[in-house]
Amino acid sequence: MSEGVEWGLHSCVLLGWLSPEAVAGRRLAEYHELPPAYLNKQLQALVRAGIVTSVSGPKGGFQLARRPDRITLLDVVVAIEGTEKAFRCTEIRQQGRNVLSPEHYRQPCSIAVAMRKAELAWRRELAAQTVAEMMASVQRHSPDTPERVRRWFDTERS
Amino acid sequence: MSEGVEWGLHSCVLLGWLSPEAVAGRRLAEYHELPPAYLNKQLQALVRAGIVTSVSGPKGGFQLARRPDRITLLDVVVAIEGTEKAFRCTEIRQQGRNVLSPEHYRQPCSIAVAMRKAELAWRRELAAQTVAEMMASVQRHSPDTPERVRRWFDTERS
DNA sequence: GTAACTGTACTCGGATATTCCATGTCCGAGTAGGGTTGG
DNA sequence: CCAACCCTACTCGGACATGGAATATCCGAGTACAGTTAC
Repeated sequence: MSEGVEWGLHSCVLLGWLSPEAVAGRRLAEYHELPPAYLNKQLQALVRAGIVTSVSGPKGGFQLARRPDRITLLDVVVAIEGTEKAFRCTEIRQQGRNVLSPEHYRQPCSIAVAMRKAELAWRRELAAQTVAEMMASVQRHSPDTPERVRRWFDTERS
Repeated sequence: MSEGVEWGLHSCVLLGWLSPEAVAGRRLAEYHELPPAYLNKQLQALVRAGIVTSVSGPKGGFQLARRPDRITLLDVVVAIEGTEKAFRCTEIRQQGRNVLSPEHYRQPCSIAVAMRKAELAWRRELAAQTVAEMMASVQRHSPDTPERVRRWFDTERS
């Protein structure tokens, strides 16, 4: 899985705390010391997916498009990784010299079904967790984090 | 995910029906019209994982190392894809200029925990399904498949 | 006739090219704010 | 003094290089069988 997913999730948590301020991608990159242009690319994917909105120009930047409790981890993963399923069945059972009439392959490939079942369980778990819960979990471990983040983004100018 | 997983799973099902015969990788490749050398590479991974055994020479080939109901889909996936987790946390929360003392990061990263939780659900589903169940599922849809496969591997000589 | 030997044909196993996607970077499109100029 | 305009500086957005892993292939190591030869 692309590491852009990790960056996107952490960025969403930061944006959640800084809401409703618009934050420049450059500053988000500085916070974690990430390549600014590449992080920008990932944020663009979030924009296309409607998770965050962007405004150009000075005072511009990114902000969450909706409340953090309405953004699931699955939303972010799909936005960056794409909608392609991890296991894609190429129907090799219908290739080769021992192939039957297409009627015999009406039933979907059993292996594909099994793999898809596991993948759905994965997606279900991701869809059950929201960005808001990530924020709450972090705050539970170190309660002063939101305030510390806000202060850094307000004051530090480098 | 690598397509070698699909090849490996289908090969295991075939080997399950042809057990206890040893089948040459060349013949397995012919059955699905796959690149013989590359399929061989995937089968080697299954050998290293102890899922199938291999014997060289004429009359040699591959065969299942244990009963099909003792081989889970997770076994095959891990054997080919490797043990690396899909989401790997690079601890970017500890990078950057706003970093605290290492004590504050005793608690594991909340995002990594959430992603790992989803991945464990995926693995659990895969571990709950065996090659034997794949064989049973196929046979339920088209009962003559095992016999047809055995006949092809016995007679066809191309 | 039999047994040992040797050669051959067939298999797996790991080292070696090639293609494609994730990674990383760059420049153009767009906008807010301030400075300037004319009334 | 005020308002309209323009210019600059800063942002996002998509097009353009680069590297490493998945894909694909080839040749060497190992083995069973058959044919041959010596006894």
